[in-house]
Amino acid sequence: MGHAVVGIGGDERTPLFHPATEDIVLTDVLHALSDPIRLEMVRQLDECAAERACGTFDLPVAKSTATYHWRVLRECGVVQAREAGTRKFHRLRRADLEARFPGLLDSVLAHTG
Amino acid sequence: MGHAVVGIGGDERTPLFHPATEDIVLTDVLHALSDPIRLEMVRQLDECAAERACGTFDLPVAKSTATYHWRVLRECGVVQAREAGTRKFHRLRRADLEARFPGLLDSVLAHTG
DNA sequence: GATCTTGTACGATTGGTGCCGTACAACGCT
DNA sequence: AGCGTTGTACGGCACCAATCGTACAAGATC
Repeated sequence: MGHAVVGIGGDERTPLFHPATEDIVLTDVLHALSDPIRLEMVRQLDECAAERACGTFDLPVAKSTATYHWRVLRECGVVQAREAGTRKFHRLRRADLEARFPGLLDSVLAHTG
Repeated sequence: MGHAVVGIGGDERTPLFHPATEDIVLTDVLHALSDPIRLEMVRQLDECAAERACGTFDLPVAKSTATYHWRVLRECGVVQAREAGTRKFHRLRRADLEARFPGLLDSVLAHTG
């Protein structure tokens, strides 16, 4: 601290928007999960059970494309993001999704393939 | 008979494509249900329990747009269509969806709003 | 047969989506 | 300080998705 890196664009570190549990919208979640790449991301996140850094995923798209998909998943309430240094960790919002749409995530993830 | 109206494009009455149960694709179903209009269609279909004609639905879109949405729902395996004279009846493929993605449809329809 | 009803086909339009490369910021490490 | 790593921002691009109006086909009805 000290030299106050207050940022370039105005705000220092936009605190990463996450919808509150009660604000998660069903059609938004369905849309997020309807993309094969994003569904694969969610599947891989589900497997590791805990949180996991972006870079550790095996995905068939460019970095910038992955960033885009993570944002979609975050902004609709499917994943929670946490910044740690230069890395960003994600975890599935299992409990929140279960509270709002009981059984949905399980039924989606149950189907392998 | 007679003047042989064999069709303009070639085939007289394309028999309405429906995917087999085992060919229903998860991301396609999620995509179909992620549109608010189509989700409303499915909801209204679910309420009546049996099959129902296109025209009896209360939807905020033009006729031709509704036709488009019914086709999306049909081609991805969510609804079954049956032509009867000038009308077309639809029913939810509950059993098929339940067989392929257990719990999915219920968890989606459970959420009213 | 004439007309009404029900739904489709088609073309046009508008906006969103997925994708990439490049440039860059922020932090970690040596 | 300088370099490597990790992820973002932005511009661009091609394609898809949702919408509509109009025109039309196939039955139903009078």
